[in-house]
Amino acid sequence: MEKVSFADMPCTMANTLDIIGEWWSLLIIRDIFIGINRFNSLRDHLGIARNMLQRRLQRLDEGGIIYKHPLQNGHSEFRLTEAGVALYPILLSLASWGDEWLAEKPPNLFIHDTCGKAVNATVVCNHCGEPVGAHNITQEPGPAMQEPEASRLRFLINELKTSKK
Amino acid sequence: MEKVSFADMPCTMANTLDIIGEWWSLLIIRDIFIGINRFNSLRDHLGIARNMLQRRLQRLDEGGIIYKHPLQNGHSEFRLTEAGVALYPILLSLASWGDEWLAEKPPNLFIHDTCGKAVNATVVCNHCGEPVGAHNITQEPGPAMQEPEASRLRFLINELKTSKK
DNA sequence: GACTAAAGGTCCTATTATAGGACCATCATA
DNA sequence: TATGATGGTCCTATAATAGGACCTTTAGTC
Repeated sequence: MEKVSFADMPCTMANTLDIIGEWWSLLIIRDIFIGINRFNSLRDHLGIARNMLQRRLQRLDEGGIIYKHPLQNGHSEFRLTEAGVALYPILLSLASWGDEWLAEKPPNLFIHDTCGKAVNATVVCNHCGEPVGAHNITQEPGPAMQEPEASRLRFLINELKTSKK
Repeated sequence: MEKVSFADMPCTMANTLDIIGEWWSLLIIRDIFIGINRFNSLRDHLGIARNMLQRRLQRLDEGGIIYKHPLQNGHSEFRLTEAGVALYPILLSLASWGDEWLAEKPPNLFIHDTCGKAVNATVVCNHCGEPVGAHNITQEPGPAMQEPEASRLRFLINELKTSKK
């Protein structure tokens, strides 16, 4: 009855969620992005329990998202790795979705230095630059999108049951 | 000791995660996107417990992400609302991050109908079309990025303590 | 109509996770 | 030598999860 892990599912999205998909994790990452990177600052800003924060920080460290950087005064701060910094588009797309579909909420402001305007994230194709969405994407089952192991086993059991008759 | 909700945090990203950020939720949404939309199909494909699936589907329904569509045969299937369909960029950016940073894993294939190639999601600014990332975004504290209530209360308590001396 | 199976749930129990408080060691500063 | 900030650990009550048993409705078959 252990909490199910997504680490072994043949789907990179599930594998990603296995690292950053726990309750609090993405909010911790967001806070580190905005410069809140000391243990107690995170605790105070998020209102998270100390042991929870501890566990999440450790998991994100193991997952290669953050690392603990020692300071001169003997304390330490948490910093994003290259992989952690690369999570930014995910945070942006989450915020943009909320800004659009949770309308009563005031929007966050992400100012794009390049053009000076408040960004509303748009996801485009890296090849042609055209927007991508559910309507123009065909998802191929492919090597990574197959059934998870448990499902395959369940299918086999069912086959056996059927053939037994 | 109730599980902390992100619904009242003044941050649309947190509010979004409050709806879709629970364990299993985004995988269920992914499955509905690829056409797995019956209760038992989801159960079999994900290997999730029936009562868990039930609770997640209900939460996503309440959150306006999916709805239950009755079929002619008396059964029903789960479909994405407009807001649910709009989550696709989030799934794409999660998958793309995993494809890039969890290198040993085989990538998913998302074929972009517009250009016929396998998409690697890029997040751009809706104004200027230039890519956005942690390096070129300035996050303004703004109305939505302030401290959550608990933090403000903790601050007030601290003020009182300090002034008492 | 009786039987069977599929579909879609609910309910129960053991285990795990979470929240929140108490406690603790280290270092810096007054 | 106090005092407090920092960054933890440990304990306990409550909540969530996993997984199985069971149940009702519908469909199809004999």
